[in-house]
Amino acid sequence: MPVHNTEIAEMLSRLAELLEIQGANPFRIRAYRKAAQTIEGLPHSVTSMLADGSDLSALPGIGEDLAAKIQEIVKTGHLSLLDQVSSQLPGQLAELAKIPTLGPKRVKILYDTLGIKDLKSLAKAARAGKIRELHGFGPKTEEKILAETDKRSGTEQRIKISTAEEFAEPILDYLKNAKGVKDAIVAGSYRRRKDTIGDLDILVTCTQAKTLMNHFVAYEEVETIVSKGHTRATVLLRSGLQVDLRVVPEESYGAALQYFTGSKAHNIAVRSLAVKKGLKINEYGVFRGETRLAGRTEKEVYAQVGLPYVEPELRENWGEVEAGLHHALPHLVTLNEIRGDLHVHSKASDGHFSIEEMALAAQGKGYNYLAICDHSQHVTIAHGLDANRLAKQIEEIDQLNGTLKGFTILKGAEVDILEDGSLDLCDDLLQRLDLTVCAIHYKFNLPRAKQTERIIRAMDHPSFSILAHPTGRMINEREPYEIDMEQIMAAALERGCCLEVNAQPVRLDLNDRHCKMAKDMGVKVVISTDAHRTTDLDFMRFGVGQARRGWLEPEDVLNTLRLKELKKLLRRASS
DNA sequence: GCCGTTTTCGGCCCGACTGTTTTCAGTCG
Repeated sequence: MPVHNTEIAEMLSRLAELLEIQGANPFRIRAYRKAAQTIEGLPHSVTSMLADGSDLSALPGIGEDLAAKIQEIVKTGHLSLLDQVSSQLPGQLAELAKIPTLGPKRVKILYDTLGIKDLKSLAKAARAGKIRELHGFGPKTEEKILAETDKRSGTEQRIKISTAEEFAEPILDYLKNAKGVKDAIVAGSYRRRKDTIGDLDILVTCTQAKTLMNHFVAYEEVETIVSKGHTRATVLLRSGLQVDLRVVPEESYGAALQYFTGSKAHNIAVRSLAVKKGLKINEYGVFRGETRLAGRTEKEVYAQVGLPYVEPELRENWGEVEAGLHHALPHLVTLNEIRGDLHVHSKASDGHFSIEEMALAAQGKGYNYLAICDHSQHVTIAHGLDANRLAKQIEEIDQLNGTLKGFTILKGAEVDILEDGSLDLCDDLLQRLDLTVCAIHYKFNLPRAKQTERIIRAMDHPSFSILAHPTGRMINEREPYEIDMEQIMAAALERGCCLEVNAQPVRLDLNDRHCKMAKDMGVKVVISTDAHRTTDLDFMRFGVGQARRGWLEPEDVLNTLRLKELKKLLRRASS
């Protein structure tokens, strides 16, 4: 049973959490966390790396000790140190530390003095008024704990980036209308275009900070004011979304933007560079002693530590700092470079617009081509097309193409990959298509090896062009099905197939990690919206965001190509 | 626990806010 990278990362993170409660050396804890992050971001499975004889201690932040611990996990599925620490501390303590106002130190105190070891005993002690009596705690802390344990059932989760946009844009407008406000921008994971957002970090330059703070907390959707100072305030909206506002002087805007955009890991890496140069970076600027050297723009902040400007999407400490030092940062693909959408639906299956309406909308966006890919027959619920209906659609598209100028509708289909790996349409019809996007829509719970084999077998078919939404995940709704992505990418590379970055905000599948894996392995991707209505074509920006987070450049993305070159690559085996 | 064109030992990012203090620890980002 191969151990997956996420499992290794989870064990190391868990160990870090428990050690933190035990009061272990914070730098040792950081080392475990960093290692977990490194493992999670690897393009290859550690299991296979070890099988190939790779030296794990060559990885950044992993030395002999951690290499041995990781090896132990791969070999035995266990980490003896984690087992040992877990036996000393109840496992749920780590969960308690995630409650706001409670951190490792206070969890330890609660456990040592009151024997609190889970959410239930915590709530009980709070209700009995026991917590306020503890040294370092007080009535306010107790109230907060109680409020938190009460609402804990409504498990808060990260929201989709598209949802975050719906909240962020109106707040920005509201803040920009306040007196004295110059710049206002959402930083944090929102600016990094992560697929999900935990909270909104808004940064403002303003001449009247105090007035602005009052204006901010008076926003109509604010339900709770968590904290409010002169330069920083935190509120909760009615929806439960947390919004942080920070005000900085104009001359510090770049430094503050760099800092608040994160990620935390990226910032630590950048600040470490600064320390080596005898500099200090904080949200107000770059300093040598008392002297401020930079801070107005992000570019000048990076320049001080010898880095070129780093695009926000890259700031995850996935190697961008090292790449920057070697002038090897990627030239990320942009929305403007996308020339067409290769996966949209029409009324014929579960879309809401005619082929012509979808084509005109795509043309209106400046695209040169659009692939109509309605479902195949197996997806009855979506009114999937059988051979006869698809044949008619092909004729319809040929006719429409005769009327369009400077724009081409490509004939495609979203073909179901059946359980045995065969495709859901007959060969002679498949051959008449310009491309296929092939996908799994049922039997999600096959064992990992079987599911992987199913997809690779489908790729063996000469008409297989693109693997659509490769993992099937739906953010906050459905877990990805079990597959071996590395094997699938290797198979795609061999056969000249490519993988889709489905830009539906609920999917974003491939995700950022997988995009990076595709980049590292040399697998081409397409970014498609899977649009079911004309307005869905705008989802492209979310897909491009994930591609950028995965270091993808225009040459990695097939739908940046002109039609002629694109067609050549899509027709892989028959050429 | 990791790491080294200053170092194999002694560093490891940095500041704001809160609640609790009576000068600061803990948490958070």
